[in-house]
Amino acid sequence: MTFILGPDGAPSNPLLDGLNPQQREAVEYRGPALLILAGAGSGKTSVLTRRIAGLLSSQDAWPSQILAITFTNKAAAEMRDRVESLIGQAAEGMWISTFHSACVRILRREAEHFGFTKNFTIYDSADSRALIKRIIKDLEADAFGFTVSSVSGKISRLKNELNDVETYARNANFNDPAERVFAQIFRMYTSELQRANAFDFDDLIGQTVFLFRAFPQVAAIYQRRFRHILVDEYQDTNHAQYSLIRELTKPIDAHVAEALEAGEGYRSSQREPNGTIAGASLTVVGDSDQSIYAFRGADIRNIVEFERDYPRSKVILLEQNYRSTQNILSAANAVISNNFDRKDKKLFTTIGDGEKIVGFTGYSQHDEAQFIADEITTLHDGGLDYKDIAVFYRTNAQTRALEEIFIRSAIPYRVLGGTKFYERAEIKDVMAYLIAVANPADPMALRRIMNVPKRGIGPATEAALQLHADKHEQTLRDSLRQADQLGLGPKVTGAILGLAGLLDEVTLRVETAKVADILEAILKRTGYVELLRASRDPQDEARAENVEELLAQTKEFNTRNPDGTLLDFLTEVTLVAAADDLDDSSGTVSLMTLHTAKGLEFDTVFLTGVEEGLLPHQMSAGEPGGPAEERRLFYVGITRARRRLYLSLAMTRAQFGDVNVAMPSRYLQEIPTELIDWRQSPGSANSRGGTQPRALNARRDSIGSGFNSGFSSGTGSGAGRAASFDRGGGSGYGYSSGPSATALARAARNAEKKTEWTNRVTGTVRDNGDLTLAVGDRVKHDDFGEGTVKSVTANGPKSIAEVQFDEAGRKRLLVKIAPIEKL
DNA sequence: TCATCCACGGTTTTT
DNA sequence: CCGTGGATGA
Repeated sequence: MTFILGPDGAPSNPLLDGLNPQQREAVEYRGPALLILAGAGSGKTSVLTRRIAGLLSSQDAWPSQILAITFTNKAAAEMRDRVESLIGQAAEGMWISTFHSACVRILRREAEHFGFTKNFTIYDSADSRALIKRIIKDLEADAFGFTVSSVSGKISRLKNELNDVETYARNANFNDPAERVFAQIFRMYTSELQRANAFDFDDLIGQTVFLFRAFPQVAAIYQRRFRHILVDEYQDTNHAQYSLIRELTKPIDAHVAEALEAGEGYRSSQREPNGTIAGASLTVVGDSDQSIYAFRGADIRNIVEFERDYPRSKVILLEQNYRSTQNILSAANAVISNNFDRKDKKLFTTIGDGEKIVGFTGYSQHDEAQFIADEITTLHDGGLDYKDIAVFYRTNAQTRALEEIFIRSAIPYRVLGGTKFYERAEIKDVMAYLIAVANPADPMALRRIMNVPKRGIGPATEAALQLHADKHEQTLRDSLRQADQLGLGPKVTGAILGLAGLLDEVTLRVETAKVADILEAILKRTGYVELLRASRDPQDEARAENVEELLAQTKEFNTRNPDGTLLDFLTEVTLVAAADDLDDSSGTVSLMTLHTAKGLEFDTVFLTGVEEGLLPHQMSAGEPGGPAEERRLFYVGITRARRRLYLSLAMTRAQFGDVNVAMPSRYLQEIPTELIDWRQSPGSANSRGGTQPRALNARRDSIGSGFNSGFSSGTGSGAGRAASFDRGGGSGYGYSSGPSATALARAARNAEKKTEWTNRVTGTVRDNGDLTLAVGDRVKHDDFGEGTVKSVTANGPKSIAEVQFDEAGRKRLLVKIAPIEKL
């Protein structure tokens, strides 16, 4: 480590350079437990990275004593690179990974302690749903109202709370037949997983905790090894993850420590005078305002109660934001301050106001997408790189309209997450071969490939094989080899034995061969690609290409990991996170959900679909804490933007094939009016024409009066309305440190505002009654001028006309509410 | 055993 | 609008 003189003449340490006092303290503090409350954009990643580098360079820790948990694999890889470049050398043995990856690593080593083997399969959601489906069918549990999604959701929730079948059965009310059936499903699901030598996503965490609790001497290996544990995004840990960290940071009992150190004479003892080994030092970083994973069991209490759980802990607040302009921050602050049960914190920046937030309301999601595309083109022409632009949305379904328009506008883009390559049927087929080869006990993979490509092995034959397996208490794979004992036809028997031979042959090479070689052998023996190529279904050509793309990926994996095994490959594929796809050098606009956006940042952000029902999402309305979590999601989206933020919505949104009228999100009016420059406000987009009060006809070019004034002016005499819009002068976004009474008053006021907002906007929607248009009709549109109807789809309220306007181009309009007149 | 057809239903967010 | 899944007929 080299020390140079800083500007103040004091010795300057590159690890601390450019840090504010709080950040410095977070890097340098040494103690048993540290909680860093880091607001959005406050440099927490940098702090965490430097803290690790500091632990290494000060020799407080060896690399192998560090376990850092990040939210994505990509974040893990970046953190590793940055630590290594900070200390100027490779840090071998350091574990930086996600919760799931770390647990897989532990489980692969220790699986044999409790009835699994190291080549276990990881069931993704689709696999576990398929298994649940079978079980529901077998038990005829649908008669009790159980569906795949209700069961998988319930099992997942139970596992996240660390309830195993036995615990559940003990507490269940067996007078309730539904509960009895559920216990049966849960039990069967658990035993099927065990029999298949498989874990589901939740098991990876839960079973690791179980392993540690059941085998203290195994836990002790990791408790002793990891002296410094660091967890990022702590606000999104669930109970199982919390417990895992709890287990890992426990001190080691004297007798366990003694057993552990016995026969290790060469190594100096780590034991305290009383014979125990002290618990590891724990650092967690989080921001309760960014907790957005309650639906998968994330528990905000983990961060709120940290000081209680770890008594001798230190808390550091990082409040200065280094990412965004003041306008963006003010909007974010104003929005989040409406969540009244939060710890107040003051985010500030010295960057300056920056540009105003741009608002836009499209007539449809296509109109919205077109605006975004046009804006991106303008920004790109102005010198902004595509890779610095991101488009966020609440649901994956929203990508369709965006993609359509982006393709037409020749904007290079990339969708993170979304429809995954690995979810395609042909890829799952080929992957099932790899899984079957890696884990011969797994019947799910085997069932999938039994008749792919077609071998004449149908459901009847499969059932006979399964029956044989159950009767002899062996795996399905074993039964395959004994197909000649089942008295099946010679053709089918031959096909089964052929498959068994193929799998057995390839399985022999699993330990030694490269993934790509294994896959190539399978493809060659099955002729899968050739069969696809020979098919007359035109889509099969694309499927063949996908399979070859997978082969290319295995080769790429082998180059990246020369020692990588088939198991490593399968693990990597199963545990990729949506954000892992982000490629900084790709030169494309990034499209992703708000959830995926967490932890990322972009120069320019488009936050789309800011509508009631979408953000907040319909589904969240009933859930306790739902709307508040949706608000945090909106907050997360806003705070990803460095310099430019666009908020957009559509007045109508097509869903499930029909068109619905959308209303602006309640969160929009929580942002002070003066921060948003409405290019087209909801008021001007939906309210014109003679049927509405004149005051609502705000012109789209009268920017200042666009939005809030647009809806607040035609209102009658709403009591308390003046108070509702009293958020000028900064009071709406400065953080009040007042007691909860004011917070409650604020919340009450908000509730009132929401109602008013809802009523207002519903009332402003134009209604053309039963106006019907025919191809060739001339129409006049308030914004687009005159045009000719080119096509009309459907009748009645859902009727959509495509109109070629003389000057504004071709537009699709919802006839019922578009501001049009028939000429 | 397999291919094709129609009816149905479902959609929040993710490892 | 889509894909899934059950039923039907060859």
